[in-house]
Amino acid sequence: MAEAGYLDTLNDNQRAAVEFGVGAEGLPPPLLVIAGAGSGKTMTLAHRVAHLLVNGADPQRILLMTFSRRAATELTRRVERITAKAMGKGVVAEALSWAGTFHAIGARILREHALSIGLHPDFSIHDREDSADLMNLCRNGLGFSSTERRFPAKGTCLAIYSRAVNSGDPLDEVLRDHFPWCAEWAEELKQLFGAYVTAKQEQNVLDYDDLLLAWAEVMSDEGFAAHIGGAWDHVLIDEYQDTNRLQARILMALKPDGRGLTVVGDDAQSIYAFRAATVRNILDFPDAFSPRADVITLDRNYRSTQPILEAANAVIGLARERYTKNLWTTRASDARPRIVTVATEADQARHFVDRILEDRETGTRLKDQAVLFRTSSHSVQLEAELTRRNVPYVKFGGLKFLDSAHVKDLLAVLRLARNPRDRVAGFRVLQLMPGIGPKAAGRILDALDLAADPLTVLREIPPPARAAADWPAFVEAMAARADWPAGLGLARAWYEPHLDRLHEDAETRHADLMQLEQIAAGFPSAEAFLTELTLDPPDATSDRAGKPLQDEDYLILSTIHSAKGQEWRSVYLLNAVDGCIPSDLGTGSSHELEEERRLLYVAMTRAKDHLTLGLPLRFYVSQQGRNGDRHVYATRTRFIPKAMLGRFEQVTWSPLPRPGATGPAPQRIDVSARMRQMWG
DNA sequence: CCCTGTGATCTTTTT
DNA sequence: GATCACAGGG
Repeated sequence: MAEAGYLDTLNDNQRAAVEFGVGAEGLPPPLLVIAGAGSGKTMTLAHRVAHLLVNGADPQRILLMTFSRRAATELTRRVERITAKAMGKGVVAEALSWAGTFHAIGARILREHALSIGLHPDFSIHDREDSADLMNLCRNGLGFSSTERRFPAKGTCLAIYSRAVNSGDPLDEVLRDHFPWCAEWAEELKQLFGAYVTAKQEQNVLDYDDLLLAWAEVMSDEGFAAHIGGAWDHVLIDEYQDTNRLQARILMALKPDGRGLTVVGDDAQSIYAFRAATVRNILDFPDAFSPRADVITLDRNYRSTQPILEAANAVIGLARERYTKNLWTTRASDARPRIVTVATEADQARHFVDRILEDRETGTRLKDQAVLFRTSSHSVQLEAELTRRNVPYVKFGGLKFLDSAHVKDLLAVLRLARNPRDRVAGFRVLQLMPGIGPKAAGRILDALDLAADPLTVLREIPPPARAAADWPAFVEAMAARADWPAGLGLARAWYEPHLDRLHEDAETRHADLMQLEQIAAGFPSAEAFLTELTLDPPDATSDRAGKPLQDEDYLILSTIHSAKGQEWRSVYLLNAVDGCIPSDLGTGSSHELEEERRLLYVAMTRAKDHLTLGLPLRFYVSQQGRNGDRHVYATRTRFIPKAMLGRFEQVTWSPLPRPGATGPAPQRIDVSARMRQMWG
């Protein structure tokens, strides 16, 4: 199809990646695309998919795996547009139905084949907190919560387990390399993990790791591998640098000869090693096949100006190992990225907000600006300043809607109704009722375990005397499981009195639950709702809960991790100091340190026109245990050494001195307006 | 057996 | 600042 005008906007390398092996006899050979930041990666991937479709590929036989639901949606949207342009009609977006994260696709496949692989098709999926709670039940059951020396906390146990599963490394190695302070507990941990796995199976529950692990296990059977892998002609993976060994194992089993396989990634942006992601996946990809897979590199950056790119290149240039070349651009500019030195975090917040509002006045919408940070909590001062000055914002990363206790409570009611063997949900729900503690809850759940008909058990079992009043409403809520979405309303009706009793700020929490019900209404079943919510949780929190934000202008706040794949005209980075980036928790090994460096690189390469790094000198630290809260003096991040400063414009900012004034400077006021109002 | 108060400990990033 | 283990009153 030489006349394919829809490919005209691509540069030579992009075009090569799009056309590679398409239209030739049989499926295309395996391809690795190394796509630097801002090199048009998504566009290239979308064009490749569209090109496949234009050349006759069946959209139902294409598997797209991306790092988030959002990325998948964006990709299919673009494919739709390109195919519409090329063929006069678009593929219907639903036709590209196999698009999502590894975990979501895994869940779908496991449910589909559940009966033939020894799973119950109704299995519930535990998120990280649920998994940690179950781990804790096992931990208590084995008596590890009252050991002489303190046993690792539930979250740590889960992290160790997860790491071992995802990396495929033996426990001893995982402990030695990543959790050396837990090494003394190797035997107990092995025992604990055994119990944890048994508990999950008894309770008909899968955790995140199981979605990959069970999938990989299924794929190790030749018959299933051929059957499942044969369902797709083309498999395309985005952000391949952030996949782990387990995911690579699945991929290789899906397409053993690599035909039809395309992976895209950038080792310089690998920032998920803590999730056992390994750059080895991307580096070893070509040699996994014979003949060797082809590699195409996209190194032209279309996003950032020359000075921003030069600074980012300088940062990544000091990395221990690198495989990709420097990016280049033709976007000239005089504006170097700025490093702003301020006295305190509060000054940093004030200065950033000043600048952001000034830019908005000159036409840069808030939505085109973003403030990034290493750790969710770094933004508290900024959020306070934004709220004080009435600037709307949406925050990505960190705590989520679903992590709040009241949302988890309500969802647990739903989960327990569907799966009475789910003890984590059970303990959570039952103990909401006054008069029911761990013992009574355990007794009730034991009875449910043995029962053929859980509802009869609930109706007939004598509840503890103090809980008798709440009991009938609870049974009704559990009985409504078949009604969807009305059952959720009943569950909420039962829960709300407890919410009022347990929480001071019940008002805002009620609003959250209403919002949850709204979201739920869009799903065909409770099962679909719960699965979707754990696998693709809404990832933003905003200062105005529940308001539709579509047409409003708002500022983006985001962790660097959640900013992956995004871009803004103007980017601000909070706390470019040692201890924040690199995080002082991430300086243990040189591996971790290198990952922190890449994080800074990712943050910097999000910026199109303007980049500002904040450098507060005086730092208020809480949480420092024995010394109490105190000020410490920070130094510039080690990733920007003195010799690199020439690439930045250095400024110092302090609030206007106000002789005699105490406290923060007053806000601007409009005297004329006030005078008019006197009469109006 | 349930609930509440107290002292000790740990604190990232996400599917 | 939150979570967890444990002690003691109801």
